[in-house]
Amino acid sequence: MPVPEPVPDVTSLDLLRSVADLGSISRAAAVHRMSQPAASMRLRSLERQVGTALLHRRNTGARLTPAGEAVVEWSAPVLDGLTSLVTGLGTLREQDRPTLRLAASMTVAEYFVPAWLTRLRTTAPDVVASLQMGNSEHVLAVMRTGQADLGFVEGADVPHDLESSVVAHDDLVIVAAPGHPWSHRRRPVTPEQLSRTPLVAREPGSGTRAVVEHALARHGLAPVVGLELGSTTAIKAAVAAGAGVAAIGGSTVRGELEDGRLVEVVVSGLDLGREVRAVWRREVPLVAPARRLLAEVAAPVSDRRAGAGVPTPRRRPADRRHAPTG
Amino acid sequence: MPVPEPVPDVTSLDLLRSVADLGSISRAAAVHRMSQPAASMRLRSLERQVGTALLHRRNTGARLTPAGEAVVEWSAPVLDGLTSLVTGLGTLREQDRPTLRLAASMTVAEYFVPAWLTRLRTTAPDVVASLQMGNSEHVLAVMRTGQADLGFVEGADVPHDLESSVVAHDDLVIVAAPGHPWSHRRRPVTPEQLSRTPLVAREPGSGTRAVVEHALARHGLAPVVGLELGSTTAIKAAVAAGAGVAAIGGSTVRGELEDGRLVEVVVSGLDLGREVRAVWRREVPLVAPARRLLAEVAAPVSDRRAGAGVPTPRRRPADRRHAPTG
DNA sequence: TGAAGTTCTAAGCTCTGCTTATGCCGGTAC
DNA sequence: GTACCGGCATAAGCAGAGCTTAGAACTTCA
Repeated sequence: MPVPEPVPDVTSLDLLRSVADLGSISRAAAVHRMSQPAASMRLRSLERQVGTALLHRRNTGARLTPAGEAVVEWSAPVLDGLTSLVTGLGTLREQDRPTLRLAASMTVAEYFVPAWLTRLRTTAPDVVASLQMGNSEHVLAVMRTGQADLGFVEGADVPHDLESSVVAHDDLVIVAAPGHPWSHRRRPVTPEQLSRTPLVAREPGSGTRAVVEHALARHGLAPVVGLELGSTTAIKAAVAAGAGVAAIGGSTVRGELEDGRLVEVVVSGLDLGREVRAVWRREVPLVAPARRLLAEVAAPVSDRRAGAGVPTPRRRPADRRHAPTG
Repeated sequence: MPVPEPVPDVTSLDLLRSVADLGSISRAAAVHRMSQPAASMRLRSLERQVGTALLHRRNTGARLTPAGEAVVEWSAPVLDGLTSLVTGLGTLREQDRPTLRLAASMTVAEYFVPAWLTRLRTTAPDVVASLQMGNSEHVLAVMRTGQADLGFVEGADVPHDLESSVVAHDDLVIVAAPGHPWSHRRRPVTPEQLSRTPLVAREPGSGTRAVVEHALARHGLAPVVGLELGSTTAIKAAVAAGAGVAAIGGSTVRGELEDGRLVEVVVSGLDLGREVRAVWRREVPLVAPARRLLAEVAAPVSDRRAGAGVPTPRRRPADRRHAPTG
């Protein structure tokens, strides 16, 4: 489902934000390296599209109207997300001489690395990073051969020849489509019920799948897999389309849970905890940017973010909470 | 600070996501109402910009490469945010006949309403909403005269002639710039220290400011205001530029805390809790879309979202309801 | 009163991006 | 084995969006 029309131009939104920050159209234009009339035109066209005045234009500068204020704030997630995206894209291009070579499993690469790098960029703007993606074994192999400076894997037992450190938690959640019977339940699903329900899952060997198997095994149970798909995106799409329920990293379904495309199913007494670990070679000292990134990641800027740029379920003692008390 | 160049075209990102969902370029093109060659060109140009292949093109369709998978996931926050933004923009345009007329205080309008409407759109796609923004008194006045179907205010004592219900919590947080002395502190700041530090704040009469005044008053203290600014955006910019510390709604600084533009300062023993309430007329039954929205908002899809589309500081059992009208 | 700042308007040009029409390739059915 | 169908790429031509430079009106401040 595409973004509904009419899609406003993000450059214009960015420009509007700069006007809000700088207090004048011409200064904003300068920051964006365009002529002042160009900026003026863009903003006017944005206002025409929105159907409301966004700026009070005075000869002393320009200030936001209330509607403009709202648009700027509504744009913030988009622009911030775009910044993370650009940071991520930068790691894909094969660099001539990256100063920081990262390797990460798909999940970590997709949902954690860009946010971390965005944060790193504020303290060390000149670090050029490259990112290699693969499964956990691949990451470990790359680390051993010294092809990367720092690696990230989730949920895996890290071999003893590599140093490691927990940098985040990404507990799994059980999700279903909004129309699914389990989406209306008032009481938690039991592990036994879960084990009898066919799951949408990744291929055997996936870390995500292993966590579910282990969690159920503690109750003497084993999962039934009804559909195997190759990517997180495909799993989410299948579940949303009503193909069944799935166990999936909490960070990966954040957006879907927020706007109701997916619904979380609470399962009682099941430990779906999963750790994200940084790994590096024991015998080789960490390069400076790697040390820096590790420090950034290990020292959360806010206690409710739990060390990740994306919200992670907060570490629960043993049992997770129960259904919303309503 | 603008989004760093080169900014990828969001339409192309949206298109790529559709290719991932639908498995073929031509089908994605159809969904986006463009010709197949146009889609093909856009995707190729996106790949050229990224510097890596994003799609395996086969004569049976197109599938994502690992890099493509990453780009799709990295795009998700941008595209979802854009959807919310478009939803919000739709409420600003003066409608001919909106089916749901909302009124909200600035903070609620900026940080909660779009996410709520996005969620509502999944269950009731045909609802056309309009949104009126103002301060709390304005919202209450609009509600009394029946010019809106449902109102939202934060932290205000709701008069008895209006019905109300808590729909979210938006506790204040104290923030400082990353370089600020308080950003390195290991022990919490005391209320007394806070009261001696000049704050960046809104004008007197702001609900946010009142919460701080009350919280400090409990310790027999009063805040010192060093700089008064008219908008949330301005306050955040000033604090980030090192102008001092500020008390500000937790939801409004989410992005800044995530990427480290601002740092949260923990203050011991200070109750900065604030509620967001829906208000409506007691004597007039709620129109259907309003009831629906209220139900959506009151029944969080995920308990860790606490009823809002944006993360809110978690609920503290502490006594609140001390925030007077602004 | 003059200087410097802000904004909008106007004209011309460049260049992106779309469409339609066509070719190539591989799988699939008969 | 052959013919068809679906999918993607290429080519040519057109239209429109958006930028730049140049200039004018207006306000504030010294």
